[in-house]
Amino acid sequence: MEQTFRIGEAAKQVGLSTSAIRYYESLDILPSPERTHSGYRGYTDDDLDLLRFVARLRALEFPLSDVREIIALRRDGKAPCGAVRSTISREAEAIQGRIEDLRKLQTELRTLEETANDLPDNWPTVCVCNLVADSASIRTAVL
Amino acid sequence: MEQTFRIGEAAKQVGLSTSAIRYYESLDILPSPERTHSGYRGYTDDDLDLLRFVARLRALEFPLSDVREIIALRRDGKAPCGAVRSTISREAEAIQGRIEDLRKLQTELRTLEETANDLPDNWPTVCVCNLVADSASIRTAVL
DNA sequence: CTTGACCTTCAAGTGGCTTGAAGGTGTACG
DNA sequence: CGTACACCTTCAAGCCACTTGAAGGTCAAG
Repeated sequence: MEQTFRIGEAAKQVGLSTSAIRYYESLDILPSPERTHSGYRGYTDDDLDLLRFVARLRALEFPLSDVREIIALRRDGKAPCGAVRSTISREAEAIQGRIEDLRKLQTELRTLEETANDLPDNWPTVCVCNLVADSASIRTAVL
Repeated sequence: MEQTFRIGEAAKQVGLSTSAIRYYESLDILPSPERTHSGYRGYTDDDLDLLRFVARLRALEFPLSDVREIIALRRDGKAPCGAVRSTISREAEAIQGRIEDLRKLQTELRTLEETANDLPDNWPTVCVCNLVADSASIRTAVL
C-alpha cells in the first residue's frame, strides 16, 4: 500500500500553501489527486515530486501560464526543456530590467531620505514633500 | 477665465493613463474636477500639480493606501511630511529586500541558462528540467 | 453630414493567490 | 460516550492597481 499525505502535510513538505495547491488544481495545472473515502486529497510521493517541481518553477517566478505549459508537456511525455529554456531567458531578461528599475528607485528613495533628515520641516514652504513633488531637482541630484 | 485640460491631455502631461486618473478619482484619492457643460472633466493647472505629485509618488511605488493618506493630509492643510518619510523608509526597506531576492533569482536563472547550454538534451534522463527540479544540486552550485 | 478622435459610465478581466463562511472528518481526552 | 480541536471540503469574495470592453455621447474638420 502506498503512503499518501494530506494537503497540509504535502504543502509543508514542498513549500507551497494549501490554498495555492488547490488553486493550481482548479486551473488544471496540477492533476487531481486520489481522494480518501472521506474526500480528503491524498498525495503520493510522485505527486509530491510534481508539486516540488511546480514550487521550484514558481520560486523562479515563472508565470503560471508557463508552469501550465511545462507541466502539460511533462504529462504528455514530451521534453519541456525548450519551454523551460525560453522561459528562463525571458524571465532572466525581465528580472534584469526589474532589478535596474528598483535600483534607480532605491537611489532616489535613499537620497530623499537623507535630504529629508537634513531638512527643517517648515510646511508648506519647506518640506520633503516639495522635494518629492519637484522631481527636477531630485533628478539632477540623483539620476 | 482659467484654461482647463481634458483628461487625455492631462494624462499626457503628467505621465499617467486616463484610466488610472479616473480610477484614483473613483477611490476618492483625487478630488473630482469641474466638468464642462457636456460632462468632460476639466483639469486646472493646480489639478495638474496634484496629478503630478500623485504620479511621482506612484513612480516611487508608494502603495495607493499611502498615496491616499498623503493626499488627504495635504488637502486638509496638514504637512504630510511624516507620512511621506515613513513611507519612504518602509518602501526603501521593502525594495532592498526585493532587489536582493531578485539578484539571487537572477544568479540561479543565469546559472541554469549556462548549464542548459552545455547540456545534451536527452529526455527524460538528461534535461535542464531535471536541473530545475533538483534544486539541491543548483543550490550547492549557486547559493 | 459624416468621419474620427476624443469623452462618458459601468462591468468584467488580469495574476496569483488569500480569506472567510459554512460545514464535514478524525482522533485524543475525560 | 461526548466533545474539543485540528484538520479537511467547497464556493465566493477580496486583494492590488489597474486595463479592457461595451455602449454610447460630443465636437471640430472636411
